[in-house]
Amino acid sequence: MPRVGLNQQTVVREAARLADEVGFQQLTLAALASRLGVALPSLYKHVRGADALAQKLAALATAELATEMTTAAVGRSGGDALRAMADAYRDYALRHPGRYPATQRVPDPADPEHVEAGERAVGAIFAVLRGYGLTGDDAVDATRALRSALHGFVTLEAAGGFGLPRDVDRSYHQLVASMDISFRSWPRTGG
Amino acid sequence: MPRVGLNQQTVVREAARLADEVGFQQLTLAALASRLGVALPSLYKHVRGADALAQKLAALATAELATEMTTAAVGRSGGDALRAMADAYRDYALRHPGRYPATQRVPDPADPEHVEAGERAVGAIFAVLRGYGLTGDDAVDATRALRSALHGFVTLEAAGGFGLPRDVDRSYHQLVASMDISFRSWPRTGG
DNA sequence: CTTTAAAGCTAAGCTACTTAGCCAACGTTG
DNA sequence: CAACGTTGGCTAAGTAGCTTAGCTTTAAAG
Repeated sequence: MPRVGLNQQTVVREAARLADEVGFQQLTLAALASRLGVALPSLYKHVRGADALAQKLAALATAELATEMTTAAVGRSGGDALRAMADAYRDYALRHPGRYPATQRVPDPADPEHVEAGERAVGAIFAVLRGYGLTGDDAVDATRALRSALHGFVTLEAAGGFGLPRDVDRSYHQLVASMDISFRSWPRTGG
Repeated sequence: MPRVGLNQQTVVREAARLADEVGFQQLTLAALASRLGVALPSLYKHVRGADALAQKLAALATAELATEMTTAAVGRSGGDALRAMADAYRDYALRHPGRYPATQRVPDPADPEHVEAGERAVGAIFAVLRGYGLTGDDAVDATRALRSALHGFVTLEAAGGFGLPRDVDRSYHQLVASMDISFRSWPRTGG
């Protein structure tokens, strides 16, 4: 039995590719093993099991998403930064339909890279909101609002939840424009 | 073997209760059968299988949610209606953590009750937005925005995605207040 | 060359879903 | 009230997926 030469990184990366092809829910250890050319139990030499694989995939996807969000906002501010970041967010979800759902897993405190990736993603949003003068409790509320809007939209879109023929790109831009208006006149609490 | 006297409705209703207790993902035919006091394969006399059960549960939950949204908005308009409906939406998701995820399934065209329930839910949002003077393409965009915001928020909340200590109720109210502002100054397209 | 850690394997068992086919309870009808 | 047919229950058996145990062989290190 010649060795294939796997390690945790190769396994997780291939899982990410496979998930994008077949969907996050359809990502199975059997399919992954066959794709990597090994028997299923061999995967256990590299990941603790199906749940641990999902967690590592979450860490990978969250890191990628955080990077794309940060990159998009660099050198911009205000509505410009908001639009660029929102577009990057949705682009990532559309380009990586299998990885995106993984990013919703709450970071595992035992995985520093995962925690750091989550902080980077939230931090990117925080930075954009600072450009609107939002800080403290207001920034927390606004961050939750923005995350909710973006996540909700791409989730509904991916689920096929937008039945009507109206152009989805346009609806997304309108949503982002409305968030821009909201942030400029955010109902302040003085936090 | 004395008969238990099940039918599709009893099975689906019990599935809904069970889902709220253990979670939508943990809803299993085995657990449901044991709860109903029958052997697992007996369920197949009432539902076509696990996927069909999930679909029927989706129809039930969507109908319940649509009713609560509609009821909440009755006799109100504008921001008043928006707040009442949004509160009803989140209340439902919090009271029924197992049913709520089921509502995200796109209605089965072969199930008229499911289709009708979906139309009622979207119609309820449409009606509220008409109070803001939003119609046509603007109403479609605004409906998608509102659905995205509400769905995204309750989904992130249920997933434990809001790590910071800031009060979640308050964040939700701020989100709804910001949507109110958005709808009043919606970036019109003239649709 | 020997030794050893680790990467692969097979075998076996678990849970969950599904299908097939049997039997008994119940409602209907003569 | 007896016979009958429908149907709701059952057991048995097969599939897919995850996991553990324990063996073998590769390949690197001494």
